[in-house]
Amino acid sequence: MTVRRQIEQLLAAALAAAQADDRLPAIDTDDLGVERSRVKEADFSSTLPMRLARAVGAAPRDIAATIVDSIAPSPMLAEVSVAGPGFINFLLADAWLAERIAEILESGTAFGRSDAGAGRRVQVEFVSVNPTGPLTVGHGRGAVLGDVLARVLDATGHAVQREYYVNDSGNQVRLLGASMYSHYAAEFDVEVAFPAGGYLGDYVVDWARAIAAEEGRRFLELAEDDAVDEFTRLGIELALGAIREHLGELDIEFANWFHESELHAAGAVTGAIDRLRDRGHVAEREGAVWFVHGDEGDDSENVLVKRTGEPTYLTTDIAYHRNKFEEREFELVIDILGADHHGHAPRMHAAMDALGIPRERLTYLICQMVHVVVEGIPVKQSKRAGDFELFSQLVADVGPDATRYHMLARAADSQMEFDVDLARSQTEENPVHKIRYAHARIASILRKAADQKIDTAEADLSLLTEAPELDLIRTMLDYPELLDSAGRTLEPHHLPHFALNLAGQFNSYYHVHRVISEDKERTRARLQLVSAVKQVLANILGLMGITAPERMVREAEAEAETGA
RNA sequence: GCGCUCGUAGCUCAGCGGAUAGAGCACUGGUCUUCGGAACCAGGGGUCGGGGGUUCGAAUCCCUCCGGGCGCGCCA
Repeated sequence: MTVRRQIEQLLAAALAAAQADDRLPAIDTDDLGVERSRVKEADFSSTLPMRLARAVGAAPRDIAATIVDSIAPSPMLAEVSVAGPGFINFLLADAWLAERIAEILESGTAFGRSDAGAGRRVQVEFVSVNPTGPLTVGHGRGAVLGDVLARVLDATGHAVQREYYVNDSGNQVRLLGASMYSHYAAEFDVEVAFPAGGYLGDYVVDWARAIAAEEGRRFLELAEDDAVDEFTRLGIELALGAIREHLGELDIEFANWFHESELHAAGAVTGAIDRLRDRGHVAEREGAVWFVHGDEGDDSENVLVKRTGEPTYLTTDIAYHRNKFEEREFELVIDILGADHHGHAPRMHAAMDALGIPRERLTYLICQMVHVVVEGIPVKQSKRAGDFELFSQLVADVGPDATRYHMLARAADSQMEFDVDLARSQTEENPVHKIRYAHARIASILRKAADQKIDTAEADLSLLTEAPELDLIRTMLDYPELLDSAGRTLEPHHLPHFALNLAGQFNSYYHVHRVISEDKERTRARLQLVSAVKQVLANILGLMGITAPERMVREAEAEAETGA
């Protein structure tokens, strides 16, 4: 149980006691307003008295005093007081704090994890980039966000599935096929018109050439339509291969790759239209079939089936989501979308209503754009022009750890700048480096202790009395709370900030206080403290998918070693 | 024009109803040579885009204006 929960229980009991003997009127409150305190005199504060003031008809400070009188003594609390306009302040006891180290070490990798999600089936669908080319850095942001979100949900007790939706039908992939076919034919001096709006990236030429080299001119024997079919199939394969490979460099893997073509094959798309028609949400006019719903004013009608008889993207996506909820019975689905597709979310929510599926079960997280900055100059990204910044380039340049950290450190709904020079940096101006280095530093201290045959199994934790030591423990105890909140709000961007803060606190502590000293007893206690910090750093880095090294080797040293 | 979103320190960003608004970097001044100096300590720096409203209390909620981004296809 988190510390906050424990304090809430003490407070709830005190309120009930005060109400039982009529010192306070019986008023129901669902929120006790207990939060980490912003003032240094307290660890936790409750705003309950101020919340109650109006209903009770008394001054907040008086209510606070009444409640404080009823709070049962607890070994965890050093002091409970009334402060400011009517806060109840809770100060944790030093001895109690010190003892938490044992709990953290005992929990180990499980420290912070919870079963708050109660095994609920959740799907996180992310990336889902059209298989028409490699990932851009913008896609990469969604990839990291989705992956870490899945990790967070798993750590908070959900049954999580990661899924990639492959749009392997329709115009876009066919356009890729046609673009490749044109380049392919050119290899044999046969001119095939490049399609309007075709794909311009260099990779299209590369792929076409590779096929020409491997397969020869046999596709030229086919009718153009059939040849484009073949190239579409090959293009999808190549694109997915590249995407899979580049995600793999960040250890991002999907449990399921769901192909749009499966929906068509199973008749799920026409099934979805029938379903909407049954529920009175379909109209036919102008040769097209329309989805009619009450939302969005002017946008309350959308085409389901084009005049050509083909379903639109919206229609297959409705079928797809029906499959998620009705066939596969996910309780909650989280879709991560790029900002350029955010307009899709309200339509899908309208579709959920129309299908009779509660719209709260479908959450869209919108990922805003990423501006890559190199030497202070923004790198222009334009997929159309073919000179876009590739995600794989970025990862190759700054490494998976820095990529993950910096992508994660900003709230999804803010645009972000990715400073390549900072991310590349191997000094402590780079936050990722600082955190990983703190972990390695502790590992180094523990190695030294082991060399000196210091037994760390038993320690008198009450010897941890220095303010920075107790503050480190306080920070570590915030970790379960942080994780829980990240799981509820779906906002993993707090993780990197927490890790940076803990690493910074440790750095300050270790510079002032020697862990290994002549004082054997204190040494053992501090080694346990420092082990706990290492554990928490490892846990949070693991959650972000960032490596936690036992030692760090400078690039210069690494070169010297391999050179020698 | 309509919709979504962002506007907080010189820069990049947290905070999103509570008590003197925070971090990293940058800047200034110190400490100094390590249990890994790939530092640490201290300090300066903010009309929380402007205005109005709700509230005991607003960076946080509502309205409005200004500015940036993204959408508004029988594309996906």
